This record gives sequence, C-alpha cells and structure tokens, in this order.
Amino acid sequence: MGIAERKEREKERRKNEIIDAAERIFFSKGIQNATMDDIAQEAELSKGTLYLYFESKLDLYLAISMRGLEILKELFSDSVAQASTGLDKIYAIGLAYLQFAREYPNYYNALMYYEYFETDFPEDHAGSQLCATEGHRVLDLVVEALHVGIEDGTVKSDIDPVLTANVLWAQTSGIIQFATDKRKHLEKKHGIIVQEFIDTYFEMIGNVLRKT
Amino acid sequence: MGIAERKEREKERRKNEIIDAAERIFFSKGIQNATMDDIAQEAELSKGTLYLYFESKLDLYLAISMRGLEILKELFSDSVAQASTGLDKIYAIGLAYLQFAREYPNYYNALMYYEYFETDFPEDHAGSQLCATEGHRVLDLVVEALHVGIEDGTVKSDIDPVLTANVLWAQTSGIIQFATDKRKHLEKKHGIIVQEFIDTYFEMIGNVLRKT
DNA sequence: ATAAAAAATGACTGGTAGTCATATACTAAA
DNA sequence: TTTAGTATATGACTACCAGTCATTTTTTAT
Repeated sequence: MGIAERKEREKERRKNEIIDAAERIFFSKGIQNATMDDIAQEAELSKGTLYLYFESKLDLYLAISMRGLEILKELFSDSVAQASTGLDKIYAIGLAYLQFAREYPNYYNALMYYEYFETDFPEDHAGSQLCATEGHRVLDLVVEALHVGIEDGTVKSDIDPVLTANVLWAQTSGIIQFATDKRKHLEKKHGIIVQEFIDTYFEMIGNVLRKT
Repeated sequence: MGIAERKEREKERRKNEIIDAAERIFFSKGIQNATMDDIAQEAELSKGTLYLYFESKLDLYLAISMRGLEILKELFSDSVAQASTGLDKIYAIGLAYLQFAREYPNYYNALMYYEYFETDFPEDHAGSQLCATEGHRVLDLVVEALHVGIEDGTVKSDIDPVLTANVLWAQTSGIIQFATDKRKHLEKKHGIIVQEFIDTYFEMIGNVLRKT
C-alpha cells in the first residue's frame, strides 16, 4: 500500500513549499508587513490552503525559526567537534554564534523575534515548546565544553559549569544583539569597528575562564 | 494674556492623561493587543482626539518608553552619585539596571520592545530618535565611571573606556534580559536561583575590571 | 450677541487574519 | 468503467483595527 506513503510525502513537500514561500515573503517584507495573502500568492495557493497546513501566521513563522535553529545547531556541533581544547570549544561556539548572525541575518532575526515574543505565546503551544527545547540543547553544548575544559586543564576548575554556561550564553547573546543592531552606531558615534568590539569581549571571556 | 498659557498647560495635561490611559491599557493587555479604541475609552475621549495629540499608536507607545527611560536615567544618576569609587559606580549602574527590570517590569518591557523594533521605525522618526539619544546618554555614565575608576586606581588602566563601556552595556543587557525572561527556566531546569546567576556575572565583571 | 478659532467627535475607509460553504481531484469498491 | 466517498483546494466572507475627515461642540475675541 504505497499510496498512503506517497500522499504523506506529498503533504510534507507541500508543507515545505509553503515554508519556502513564507520565508521569501517574511525575509523580504519583514515579519510584521508580510500578509498571508502575499504568502499564498507566492506559494501559488489560495489562502485557505495555507490554513490546512499551518494553524496561524505565527505557526508558519515558528516553522521558519525552527529552520534557523537547525542551522545554528549544525554550526555549533561542527565548531565544537573541530576545536581541540575545552576553552577553544567555548571560543568556537561564540564565534559560530557570531557567524550565524552575520551569514544568516534573516534567520537570526527570526530567532530574536521568537525570543521577544516567547512570553506572549500560549504556554502549551507545540511549535513554541519545540523551539525552546532546541534552544536548550544548544546550551548543553556549552556546559559540555566547560566540563571538557576543566578536564583538560584549559578552564579554571573552580567554576560551576551549568551556572557559567548560562551566564556565558546570556552575555554573549547580548553582545551579538548589540553588535548586530548597533553596528552603525558603534562606528559613527564611537569610531569602534565591530571586530574590535567582539575581540574585546572575547578577550574578557578568556581572562575570566582561562586557568592561570 | 494668560489664556494662551492656560491652554498650553491644559493641552499638556490632556496629553499626559492620554499617556496615563494608554499606559494602563498597554500594561494590562500588552502592547500588541491594546487597541486605540480601548485607550480612547479608558481616557474618556473619542479615538479621533487621540490623534490630535499623537500621530500614531507607535508615538503613544514611544511616549511611554520615554517615561521608562526617565526613570532609568534617574536610577542610574542616583547610583553613580552614591557610589564612591569608579569600580563601585560600575557595579551600582549594573544593580540599578537590574532593579529597574524588577521594579518596573512594564517599563522594562516597553524599552525592550523599542530595542527590538527600533530597526523597523522610520529613520527620521522624531520620538524614536529622542529615545535613542536618551539611551546613549545612559551609556555615557558608564564611560565616565570607567574614567573615574582608572583615576582612582580601582579599575585597570589598560582598558579603553569607550570600548569597554559598550561591551559592558551589551553583555549586561543580555544578562538582565535572560534573567528576566528565563527566571522560571533557570530554576526549574537547572536549579539556579536568579540571584546566583547575577552574582556569578558580577563576580566575572569584577575580575576583569579590577586592578590587581 | 456674534463671528472666528480651537477642540472634540464618531462614522467611515482600507487593509488583514482567519473561516467556511462549496468545488475539485483523487481513491476504492462494485 | 461507474460511482460513492474522501482528501484537498478555493476565495468570498467576517470580524477587527489603525488611521481619517466632514461635522459638531466648545471656547475665545470683538
């Protein structure tokens, strides 16, 4: 009975085509300005059909966020795998995050949008929970890297890995957000090149974590 | 000719009454869900009148953000004035920021909303520019505190005050945002009390800035 | 008292998320 | 092959909201 399977595949494909179309519209017009009619037209489907595949505009947007998270997770895994010492793994994760914001600004924005509106989402919203879970998995990589660093002697042993991972994540997010949004302002008002800003931050982190 | 003056005062008062009403609605229903009709009803005015005093819903919201910035600036000024050494001033500013997020969560949210959507605002929007300028003034306090710290020997002298102030501001914003949004998650999933999280961060900052 | 100016009103417009009765395409049994 | 049943697709329609503007009400100056 291969028909059911084929239908399943086609359903999945159509769903992805809709996400593709939505992505083009969201990324070109902005999340707020994109309308479901725009997306329907781009997908060459009627608006009603969109609602057969996604419950709401928010759900459609969350599907795009999930794609962003997948990319981010991939970048992180690669970085961690390639760096040898624990401390280098920490640096590598930070750099990968930065690379993500630079190379996939649209996905980065989508994730920031999610961060901002997470509190507005219904507690039990499936897609939202999935996004959150994926985000936590990324944090686990940082905890693991700190453990490795303590083991191999590149990271101070008197830190709490879980606590420190959360602090690192939070402050690095702030740094990247600032570097992304205020790049222009940094250069114009303060004559600071973003790279200097980033380097200064990484130096600070190194001084704090490195075993002396 | 006191009539013109009286009219001016009354116009200002009405404007503030509208902001008061908008605040109650925005803060209770959320910025997105609040409607201009809600606000008009709360202010006991017609919707058209709101538009005599504010150009748009965004303008009305920015007026509220400005109130938040005023409070924040006040907290910062007081903190800086009370702390004696330069390093203590830095701590004091961080703590004041934290206090602001805790004691005025609605204003804090309004400012975060502004941060997030700043890029969407028209480049030449008056209210938006005013908000940005006020925000920069706050950063100047940090730069100044670093200078004082270098002078009085509590802060390392090999740092660039402007660069460091920007880094501090960016990462502290990330920490506070995380502590605010993820408090629940920190406690439930990792068994971390927010205070531990904050303390760990401040300790890190101290280790980086303090002259040894 | 009256004309002019200022302030306030609310019905109206344009635009959008989401719905639903209807139509079309596909599948399985007779 | 026909037919009944099911899955998929449609777009006109509803409800709602930001912002407008012709009209009305209130205030001021003469």
